[in-house]
Amino acid sequence: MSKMAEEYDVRAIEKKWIKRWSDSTVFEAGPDAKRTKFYLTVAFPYPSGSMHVGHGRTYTVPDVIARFKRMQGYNVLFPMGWHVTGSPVLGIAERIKKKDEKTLKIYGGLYKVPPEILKDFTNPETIVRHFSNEYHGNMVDMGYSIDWTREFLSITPQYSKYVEWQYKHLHEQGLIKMGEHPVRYCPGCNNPVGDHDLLQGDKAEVNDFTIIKFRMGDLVLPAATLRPETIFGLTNMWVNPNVTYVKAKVDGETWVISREAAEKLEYLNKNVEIVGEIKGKDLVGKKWTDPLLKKEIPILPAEFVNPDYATGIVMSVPAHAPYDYIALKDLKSDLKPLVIIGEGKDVPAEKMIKDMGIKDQKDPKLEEATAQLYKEEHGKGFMSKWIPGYGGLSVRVAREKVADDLRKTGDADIFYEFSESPVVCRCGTRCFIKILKDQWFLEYSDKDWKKKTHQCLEGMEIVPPELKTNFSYFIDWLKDWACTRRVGLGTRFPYDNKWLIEPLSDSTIYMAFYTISRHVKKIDAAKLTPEFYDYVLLGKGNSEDISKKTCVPKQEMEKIREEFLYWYPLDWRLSAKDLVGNHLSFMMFHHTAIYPKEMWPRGIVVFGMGLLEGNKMSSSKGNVVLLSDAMRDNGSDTVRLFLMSNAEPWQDFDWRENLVKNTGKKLRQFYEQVNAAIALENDVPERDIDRWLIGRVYDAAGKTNAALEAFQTRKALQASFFDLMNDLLWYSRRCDMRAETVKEFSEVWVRLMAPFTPYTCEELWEKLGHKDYVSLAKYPAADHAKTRPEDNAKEDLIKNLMEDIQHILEISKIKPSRIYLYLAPEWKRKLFAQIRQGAKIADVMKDLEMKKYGKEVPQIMQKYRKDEVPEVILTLDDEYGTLKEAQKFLEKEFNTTLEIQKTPTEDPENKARFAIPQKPGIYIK
RNA sequence: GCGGGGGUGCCGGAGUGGUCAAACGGGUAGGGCUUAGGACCCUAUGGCGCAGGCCUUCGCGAGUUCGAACCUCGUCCCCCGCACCA
Repeated sequence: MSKMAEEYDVRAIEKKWIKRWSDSTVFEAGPDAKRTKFYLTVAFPYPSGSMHVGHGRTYTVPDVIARFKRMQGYNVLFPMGWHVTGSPVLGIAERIKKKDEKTLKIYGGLYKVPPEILKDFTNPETIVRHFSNEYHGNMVDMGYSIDWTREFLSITPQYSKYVEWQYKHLHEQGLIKMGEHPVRYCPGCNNPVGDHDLLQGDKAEVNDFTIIKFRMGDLVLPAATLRPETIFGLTNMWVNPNVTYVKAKVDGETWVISREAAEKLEYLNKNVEIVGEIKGKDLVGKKWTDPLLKKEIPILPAEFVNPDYATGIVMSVPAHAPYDYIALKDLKSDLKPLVIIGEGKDVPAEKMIKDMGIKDQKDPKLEEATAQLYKEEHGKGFMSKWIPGYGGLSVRVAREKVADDLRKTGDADIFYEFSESPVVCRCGTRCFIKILKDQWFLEYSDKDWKKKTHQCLEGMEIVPPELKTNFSYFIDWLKDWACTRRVGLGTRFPYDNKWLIEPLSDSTIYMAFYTISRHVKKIDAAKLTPEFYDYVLLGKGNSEDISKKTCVPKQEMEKIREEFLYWYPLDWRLSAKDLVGNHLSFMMFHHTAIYPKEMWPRGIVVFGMGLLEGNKMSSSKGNVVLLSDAMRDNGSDTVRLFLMSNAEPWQDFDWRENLVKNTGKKLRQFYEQVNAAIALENDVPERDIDRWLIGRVYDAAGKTNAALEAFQTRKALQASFFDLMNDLLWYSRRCDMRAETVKEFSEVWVRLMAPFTPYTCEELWEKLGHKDYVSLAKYPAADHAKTRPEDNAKEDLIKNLMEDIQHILEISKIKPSRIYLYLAPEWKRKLFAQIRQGAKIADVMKDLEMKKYGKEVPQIMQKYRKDEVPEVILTLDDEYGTLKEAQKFLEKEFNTTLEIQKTPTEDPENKARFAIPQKPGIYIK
């Protein structure tokens, strides 16, 4: 059954090469002074569930690049680790404990975790350990050329010691400080909550209101506003007459606020004690003094005032707030709106209401009017000239200044409130905004640190390049980052043990750890003191002293130091788009703080997202295809090939079942074509078409190299896979295949494809008679000696000619009995060459020979400009020879006979005059 | 609002000044092969045409140019991110 051996048994091939690769050490990389190193990493996964094809793409890109670079002769390090620190798994474990149906469905159903394992998922660490094992298995099956000797979990004690070392340095440099910060907070979980931990209100933003304190005797009435500058246009205050307000002692003052506001203030670190109640309707009519102009401001009733929004006391600025204007009008109040922005005579709110045709307080268009006016005034407005101290300032500036000035005199404060409510945690508890007091921060706001980070970015290559401005923006935008958490898995914060280092903050410079992890893993964590890391990573101190202190042998330490120096800095960091503003920016920040300039990372590649049949992939919605299922149904190489050819890495890719299936068919064809080439035996002499085919494969090699250097996997495959597939197809249609040609073609082709479909290519490489791994074979480069433009010109001549004949046959509906071809005469070839060189009509006409064609020359020159004539102009004999060689083929294709005439002897319809170089005149009988 | 990206044929998506009615892939239709189907191969897929041609197309409008999908300006629309979270 020799035929069976040629069948494309994907599973058997994969199994065979997984074993061979893992039995050898092909992908393990150690320092080698003779070879140039190439070090790339991809964001290590947070394994809280199974891998889907989106993850498959993320990890296949670096593998393709690693394989490409390895074949180019670089010493490539491609490591992998597991980011298991963080809190999401705690929630998952909690929900599994509670037997939450949705969670059980995802883990038991979608991820197919067997019941006997699932029952232990009440322990968060079990979850991450289970899935990091599963990830590892999937990655091996995908054929990733990872150096597994460096694998680690982010809770590995040796790694924790590394994180501690990093934080010690940051602390010494004064880059971490204790402070306060408002966070979205769940009283039920007693912890800050992130977006994905919310049941409701995930779109709510944190607004910072200015509280302005109005006074009456000892009482303070704190009105909350987003537009403090409008205090100058204040006519009255609003309270809800149906609400019972409270009197509360707030940091020594007695405030009149809503009951809800009192509770919120506690979270905002105010000392709050409720001392009495006061009905809204009893507040109405009372007059309060404003702190700036010392004017008496009356309180009016308004039912639209929501006690659960900020303080429950609202400022009324009828000239600039449509709501206030209309409410005042409804009350038939005699208070007059006071314009404080611009110099116009119109009252802006009034005008807006009229223009939009708003009739009463319930009109939904009021919302729009408010937003529009806010936008206009905030964007372009200037304070009216009459306002003392603030007149003429832009609204933007005045807003800040009013708030600052009032805060300085103790007449204003800040109040944080959600822009939408309610905000509800996954545990069902309503969230508040809390100011954390003894929170630790990474001071990304530090000017010098930002400056250094910008320098780091300047020196880096970003793919795609347009994202560089985005990074720059993020570096400026990053404020201090709360880097400690109360719960989760992770490393204890060295300066305050009740805190853990927050998971984004513990994985900023882990790329350096990979370079030494295979040694460090074997050392007892207790010995890994800061001195140890100072020596191996920064070269501080001497190995002998530190060896005595840490009990790590001197030689061992020196070896580790050398390995770090060999690999670092990192050449490329690959990661998904959503990490630009955090992980990737943090990486730059922390490298500049810890490592000297020459160790800063050199490049970043940012990935797009994944779609499934046109819709966004989402594990929680079950809208994913698991990578293991995809591999089982299609084979790993097909999955890889599809993911790499569907889109460039930074673009969104779309997993479509029918396209994946078609990719599988194409790959099978590749396998069969190469097999057929191997089996072919003959001694056909070399022809132009053979030189053409070989030229094509080397041309593709050039394009593929260039594309992969720029991480363009799709473009690379366009050249090395789809185009070459079509070229081979054309070749086989065009002539009898020559064994030597197709073998040479295959030798190059298989190596070109090896980074993309390594299993298939290893198998074919072996069949081609090689004893070494294709994974380590030399990657083909462009070969200009083999890609000769005239070979292309000759083949294009045939292709174009066929199209022309085809076209004529269709239009004329002639059944051909004979086709005549007339070649362009020498003078036209000469003319084309002159046009190509940029000659003008006058130049050409100087030539006596050309002058003979005085009518035609200008016509041709008008029609064909410099860039429109072919690069290569064949001689009359070459063109004739090419057509002669293709004659049999053309006669077969059109099922007729062919007459090729250098000089027209039989031309009844005068078609020869149409002939131009590489485009013969055609007459069909 | 701020920042980034984008609008191309039935669809996805190349193309960034002339060789563009527009690569490649998909879909559809016709044909070949086959007992049949699948696989594979060929052809067609904006309109017209009296032979390789002409006309109209690359969100919309204007401009630069001998010449624009590609450059400039304006305009409309769409997508993504905006944090204490991996």
